[in-house]
Amino acid sequence: MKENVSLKDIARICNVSVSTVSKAMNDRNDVSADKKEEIQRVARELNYVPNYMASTLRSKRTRNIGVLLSEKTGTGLLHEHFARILNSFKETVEERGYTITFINISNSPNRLSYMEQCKYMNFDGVFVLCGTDYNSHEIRELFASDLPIVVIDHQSPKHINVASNHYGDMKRLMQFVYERGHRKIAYIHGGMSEVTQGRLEAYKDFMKEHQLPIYKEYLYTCPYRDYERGSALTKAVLALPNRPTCILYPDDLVAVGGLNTMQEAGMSIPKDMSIAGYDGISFVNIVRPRITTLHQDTVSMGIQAGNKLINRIEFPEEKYKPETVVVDGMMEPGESVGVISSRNS
Amino acid sequence: MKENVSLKDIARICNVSVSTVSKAMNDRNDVSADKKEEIQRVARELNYVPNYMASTLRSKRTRNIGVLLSEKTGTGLLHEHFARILNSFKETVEERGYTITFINISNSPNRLSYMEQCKYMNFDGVFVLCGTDYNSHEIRELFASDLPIVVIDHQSPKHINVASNHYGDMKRLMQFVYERGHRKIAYIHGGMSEVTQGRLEAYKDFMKEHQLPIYKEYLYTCPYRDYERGSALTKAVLALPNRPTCILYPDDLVAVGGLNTMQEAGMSIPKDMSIAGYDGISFVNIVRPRITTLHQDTVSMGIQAGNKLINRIEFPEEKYKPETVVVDGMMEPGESVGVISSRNS
DNA sequence: GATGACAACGAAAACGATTTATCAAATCCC
DNA sequence: GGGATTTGATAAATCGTTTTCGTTGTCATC
Repeated sequence: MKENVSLKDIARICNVSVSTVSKAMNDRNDVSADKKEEIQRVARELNYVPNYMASTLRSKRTRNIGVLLSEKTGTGLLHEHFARILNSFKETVEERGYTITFINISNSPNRLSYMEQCKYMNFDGVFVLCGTDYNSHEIRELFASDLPIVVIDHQSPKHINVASNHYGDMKRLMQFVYERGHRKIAYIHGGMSEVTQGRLEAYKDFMKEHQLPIYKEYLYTCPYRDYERGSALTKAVLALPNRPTCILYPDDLVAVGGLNTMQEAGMSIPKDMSIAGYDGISFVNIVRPRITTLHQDTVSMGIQAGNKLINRIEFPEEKYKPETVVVDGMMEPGESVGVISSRNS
Repeated sequence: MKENVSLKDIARICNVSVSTVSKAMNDRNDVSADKKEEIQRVARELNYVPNYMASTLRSKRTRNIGVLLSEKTGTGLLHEHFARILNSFKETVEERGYTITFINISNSPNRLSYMEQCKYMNFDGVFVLCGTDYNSHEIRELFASDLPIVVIDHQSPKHINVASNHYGDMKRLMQFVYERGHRKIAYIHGGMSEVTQGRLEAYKDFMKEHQLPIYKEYLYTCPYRDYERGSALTKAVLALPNRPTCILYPDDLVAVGGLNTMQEAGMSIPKDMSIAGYDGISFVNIVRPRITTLHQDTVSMGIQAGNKLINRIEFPEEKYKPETVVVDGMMEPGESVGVISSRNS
């Protein structure tokens, strides 16, 4: 068995030219049916595998997608939310015959810029997964190119944005606690990102729509996933003279921080206080009481991102219109939100 | 600004041949210092980026590593343990100028086999991350090749195996509970994998070394991450006439399953029962009581895997010797293991 | 002044495909 | 039958590098 079989070898055996073999393998229609069949048979017998470098060097189509994870530590693969999206994205594009390559984000001094890497490897498109600094020079350079790009949770005038329905989801969450009688609702929200913006707006709108006052001392900022800060802020809320009946957290992890803090203070959840998280990552179901949360549909987000990107790649003739794909989340009730009886309200 | 600058363009501008430009860019020594400098300057000015396809087509060195994740659902990126290893591996190889591409594991009918994909994309090496079926035809074909391969937690006579020190780690865990007075120790262990083997052996050896009886009814099999099964088995253990004082679980998730089951039965941990998990994934620190666990050093595993693989790729002259790299884990105490006073023992 | 060593460069052949231009033969259309 | 079209195949150009090999020119050595 020869080391590596090329089109030339097959051509020699079948007594045809290399170009005919190429056409036969690519199932073009200007080669007769019997020849096509014979060539493909021989190729199979010789274990022919095409050469990616050669074919893409010439054709420019790589069927390879660059994935840009955040360079921030603690996010990326280590963040379950994003890992889930990536996993779903991966399944989607692999099913459609595409390959995924990570864009190098190391601090190595001779690493190419994101844009250069895309040129270097000839990515057909790029998937920007998680909250990087969108104002960095490298990102701006990348976004300025005319490469097909899909971004998660970031509005970009030129690109496709697959985003959770933060506004709508947050309203759903508000509705959920409202229906259980809660009126005094504190909201420890995330940092000042686009993501947080939508949720915060939903909170305020909901309160207004239901003629509820928005107390400044019910609103706090806490970085996502900052367990310690979440604990500290929880204590601050508990110390308020006009204590709320429910605290909403920026994500599930911080919510558990609040839960633990309150339990250590001798409180019982949800009897003494209701809480809710956000995201719906896996441990909410194993913590007791289960954390009520707004489950983001990471599976759908990955699928949408993958399909939109590939469609954009494969049908460039349909004029490229930037687009925001909104994916709805789902309420995932846990025991951490209790019912307030009407006489207390 | 021209669309894509090639060596030819630079050659024209500098009045030299393409080969000289190539040599200058690759810092070869058969080109004069001043020419080299000029060429590199012009290349920089034109924003020259080499073409990966062309260069690897000719040179065969891709600096690209294929990563094979398990095709089993629920593992891979969604499994924090493996995600951590991959993340650390990624950082390591990116730092050294390598790129990572996923091997397509979809069920798409026209996907190439793992081996074919490696030939197709000319991977310099392969990283096999998590427990696939090592007897499948595809894996066997891949392992039979002479591609540099690093495998996690799987003994393969031909390849480099980076493995947790399951035997030693489990002994550490046993020692930990033993020192806290536990003698009647039940062990709900994982399925019959190589990984489990080592731990189970350590359990038995430890018991023998300390002249403790090994009761058959203290040993159960539970698939990893099977929360429900963990709960059921916990109930079985609790029903034993000769109840143990401590239960060890195959992993942290199943341990929490046990924890919840016992708490629901009105028991208090660790007063009424001690428990310990395994792995050290992130939520052990936010569950109350904290789960005592054996933290596997996923960071080190990823680093070792990356460096061993690249060394194997870059120095093929040192005769390829298969090797097992053993990585020690670390005890991570939580409140879930209590102290048994000597009069009870 | 012949010889060899060495440095600096270029021409050209790969690498393995795709694509274009071309062409002969076959078919079709009045 | 003559011209137009279609079909099936090929040769050659091309993609952008790397690498081999050969050609200079220079300089030290004997």
